[in-house]
Amino acid sequence: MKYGLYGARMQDIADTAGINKALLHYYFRSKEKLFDQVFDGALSKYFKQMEVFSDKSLPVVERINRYIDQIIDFLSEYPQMSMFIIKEISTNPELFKEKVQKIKNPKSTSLISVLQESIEQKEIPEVDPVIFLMNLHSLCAYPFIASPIFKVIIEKSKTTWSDPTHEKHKQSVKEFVAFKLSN
Amino acid sequence: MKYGLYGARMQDIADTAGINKALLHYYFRSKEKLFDQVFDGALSKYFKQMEVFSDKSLPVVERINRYIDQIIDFLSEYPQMSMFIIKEISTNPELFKEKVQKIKNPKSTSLISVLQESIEQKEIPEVDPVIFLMNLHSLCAYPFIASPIFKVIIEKSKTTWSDPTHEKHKQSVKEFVAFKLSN
DNA sequence: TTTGCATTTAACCAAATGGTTAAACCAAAT
DNA sequence: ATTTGGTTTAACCATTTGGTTAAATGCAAA
Repeated sequence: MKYGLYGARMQDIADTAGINKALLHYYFRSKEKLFDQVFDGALSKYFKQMEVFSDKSLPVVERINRYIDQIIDFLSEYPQMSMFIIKEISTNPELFKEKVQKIKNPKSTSLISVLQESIEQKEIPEVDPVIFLMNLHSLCAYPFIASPIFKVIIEKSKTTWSDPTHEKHKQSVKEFVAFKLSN
Repeated sequence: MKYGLYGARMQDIADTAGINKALLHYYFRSKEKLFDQVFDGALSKYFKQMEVFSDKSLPVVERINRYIDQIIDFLSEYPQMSMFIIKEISTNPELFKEKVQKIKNPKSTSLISVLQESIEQKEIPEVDPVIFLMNLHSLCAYPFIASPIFKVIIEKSKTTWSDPTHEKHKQSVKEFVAFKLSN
């Protein structure tokens, strides 16, 4: 996930795993098949996070707040996940279209349709669902993607900036949601 | 920029440029030197965008709004810029630390110190400068990074979602800034 | 003890890839 | 007409890399 499909070397993967190249091929047959397993696993884990939106017993804002907690915890555990998925898709867009269909289960509701519904029922103000979804994901995911840069920028400043905690991060995203969706 | 240092092939670069491999090497000597020129150019262009913050004749919010317009226009022109820079840095963090020092000119003021100053002068409410900077960049840059995914998600929805325009995007980021920094 | 499977070792192969070179080509300036 | 410098062609090289193979080894269950 760190080096991507092109950058990763089978020998390095074997070394990191503490095995040898022969055994790596014994298990996965080829680099392509290994990549497929890693990529599919990542995609499916990522999509699983969206399932919160389907819980119709909760008000929209609450569902979104839970999603924020969940996805930020998730990305803390796998900081390279977003970058990996996006990078592979943007270098090879065809890859994605096939796989999304398989992964995405039909019973899960998309945030867009949830928002749309809530707007119709006047539960929340009229917001552009696509823009809102985009902003929300931006606030959650980008800090993990750009963290190597932020680290340098922050440590470059002579003053000691308190490393932004995940809790502060969550809080700021939730404030944004409240601002956008409160009546 | 699309395929990155590892993924790009000299032959493909030559083909895309409409020249042959020999001439490509004639100009750039090696893949590493070619990469350096591309990476340095990208980094310097990116940093140049930050110069708006230094214009002390304008109020902070105005400076930030101009930055938003500017960086979103900039990223529309070079959609792969963010991804490229971040990906290369995260695979090879050492690369960055050296180069930032050379690129960054000392007279440019960082947004963090601008915010810090404005807070002290009670021009804007007390916000965490690092969190704010992070959120701002997230909202601006992530949509371009994740656009391959968003395209699929949006086109997957049966309903035709109006492709979010750059103007709408800018508007939503500015609303966020107003929300955070208005007294 | 034997059987079977996971694992290692080490050598090997073919293809891809970065890089080089020498000769030829060509257009514009002299 | 000649020179010059950018450009092409095409062959070539060394290294890297994905992948294979065969034999040996270790090890746990039967």
